[in-house]
Amino acid sequence: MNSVNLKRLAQELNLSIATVSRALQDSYEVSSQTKERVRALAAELNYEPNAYASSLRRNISKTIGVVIPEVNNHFFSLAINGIEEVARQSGYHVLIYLTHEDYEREVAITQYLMGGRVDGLLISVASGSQEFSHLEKLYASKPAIVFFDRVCDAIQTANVTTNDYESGYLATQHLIEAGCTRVAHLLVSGNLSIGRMRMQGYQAALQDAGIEFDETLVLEGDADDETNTALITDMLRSRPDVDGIFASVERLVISSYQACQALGRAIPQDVKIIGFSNLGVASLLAPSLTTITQPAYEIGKEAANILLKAIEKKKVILPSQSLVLKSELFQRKSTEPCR
Amino acid sequence: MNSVNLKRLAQELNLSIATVSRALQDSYEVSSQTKERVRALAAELNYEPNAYASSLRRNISKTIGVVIPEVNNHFFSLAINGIEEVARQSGYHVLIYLTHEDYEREVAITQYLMGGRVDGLLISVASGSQEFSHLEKLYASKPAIVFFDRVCDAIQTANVTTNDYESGYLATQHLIEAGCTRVAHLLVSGNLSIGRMRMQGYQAALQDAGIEFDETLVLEGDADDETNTALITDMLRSRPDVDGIFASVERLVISSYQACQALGRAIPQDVKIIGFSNLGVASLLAPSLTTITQPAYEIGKEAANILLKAIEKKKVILPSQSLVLKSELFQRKSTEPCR
DNA sequence: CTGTTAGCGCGTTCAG
DNA sequence: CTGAACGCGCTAACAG
Repeated sequence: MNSVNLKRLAQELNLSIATVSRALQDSYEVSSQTKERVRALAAELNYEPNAYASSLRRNISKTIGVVIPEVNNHFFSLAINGIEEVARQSGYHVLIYLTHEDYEREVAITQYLMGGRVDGLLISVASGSQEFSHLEKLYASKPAIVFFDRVCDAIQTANVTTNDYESGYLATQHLIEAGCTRVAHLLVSGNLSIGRMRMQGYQAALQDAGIEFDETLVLEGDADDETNTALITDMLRSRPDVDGIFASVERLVISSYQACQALGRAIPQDVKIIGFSNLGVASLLAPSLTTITQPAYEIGKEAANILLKAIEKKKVILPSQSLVLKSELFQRKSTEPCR
Repeated sequence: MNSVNLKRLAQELNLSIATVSRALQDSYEVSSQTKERVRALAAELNYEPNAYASSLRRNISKTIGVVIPEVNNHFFSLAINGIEEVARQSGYHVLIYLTHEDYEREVAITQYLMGGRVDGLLISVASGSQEFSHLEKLYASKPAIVFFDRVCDAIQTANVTTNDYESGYLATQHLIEAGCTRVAHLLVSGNLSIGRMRMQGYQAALQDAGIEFDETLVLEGDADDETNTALITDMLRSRPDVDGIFASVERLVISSYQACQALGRAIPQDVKIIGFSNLGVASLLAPSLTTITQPAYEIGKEAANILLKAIEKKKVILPSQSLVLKSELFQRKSTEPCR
């Protein structure tokens, strides 16, 4: 352990521990002269307060936790970027936990988190979670919580989301306007808030265009990439009339591409694809792809802002503080557009 | 704060705090009967030990820190994935810090970290860091440190890297064999270990092929994407003879694509591109791109393994524990290959 | 097998 | 303005 602590400083300066502590906190009841002496020695010895002792005493950890399904996904990594930025500016530390879309892991993680390790939490729930008692228990244990992207309606707190219904509608409409009449929809999980909203947008757009909703064109791709690709391939094979695909997440966009290529269906001539993707890259390299891009970085920032404000002011977070940001259709300009 | 602590449990059970503590740690010197009583109540009241009190007392935080330039990059996000996996299995928590390639931030972060907040650190140094006294100071303050990918030779510890020299050689050779005679090289930063190694591989391959090294074909792209793209565009414009590009990082691959497109140079007919990329996606969507893929997930796992082993055994990490993993050339099979 | 005691390092009384 | 004393919640040494 780093043996340079308040005691050590106090001894070397012939001061009491209390005075040194106060001096370092710039308390008004310490002479500026001793403050200077203390600071000088602290800097010289590279004193850094023991975070755990401080946390224990003040019952504040200056730490927030981020619970997300995965980090290897541009949406979440951009969000983390925003979160870390805000946290750093306010002197907060960021603990990260990955659920891998697994309910069991989410439960285990929330259990840890009840030990007062964090002052607040930013959560995007796993697709495998259909039951939320673990989150309710966690919430009862007191930390401030803000959900982002994938929310949990069962808990009364703020959510930061995007206009998923609208995006689903626009994406589908985009394909229909491009001439598609048989549009498949690939979603991660039907029990995810975002999945339901996007799906509803999809259905509404079909209805408004006078196209009948066909349940067999909806696929849940919550497995690994290979399995998903196989599922999509099967579907495309049995339904040669499919001429458009609306993929709800980035991974399913890729799988769709692979499935089409495996079957020799040209993109975008035979099948047009549109999908959620925060991967500027994919859209740049794939001229035939139109993407819906979420403001992931901003989502992270806003969610962290709400959380930290509440923590600092010791206020309860209200559902009314929720925010809905806007996603954008992004289409590469330079070469052959999708439609 | 969560008021269910050992004291509370002890009171309700008419036991001493120490006994309760021991029971929960499954100490052999507690009757299985009382263990059961304790566990039952703990479960009922949802007791979770206060992590900070425990850390303070035992001087062990069960927390590691990860210091990386950015997370919005498939290499680092995959690495985090591996790190989190290993950490979770061993009951460790993961704090994350982003330097954004900025020296000042790296210094500030290392300063925090001296407060005993973490038992160990995994670091990939920022490209802006040319001076390492902050890391040396940190190292002196005691936590176990393992560097990965971007190492700091000034510190005697284990590094987990990939065969960068060889990769640089192979990548360059790949372009030469495909008929390129004027191969440009784009690197992030000359003061980064990986940058130097890859560059050396590049130079060796040129030499072995009897091609003279041309300094003006080497570009440092350590700025933002727009600036980098502009730099590359300028270079390509002034050097119309360039027929191959070896990009040292993913972002520079994208910038190269954009630069070529802006100038109307066909890929791969006019210019062939090869680059480091851990973005399965890009390679899948861009048939004309060959990538060098690093085993990012494994790097994260291995680095975390070395670190946690050392922490658990309270052993010093030796440079001899360093690991060099292998990157792979990845080329899309289905359609027109690069060469 | 269980209880008593003594700190970990820090921040906050309460005295002077 | 400064010091002495206490306790955050937990673990560990020492008794019994």
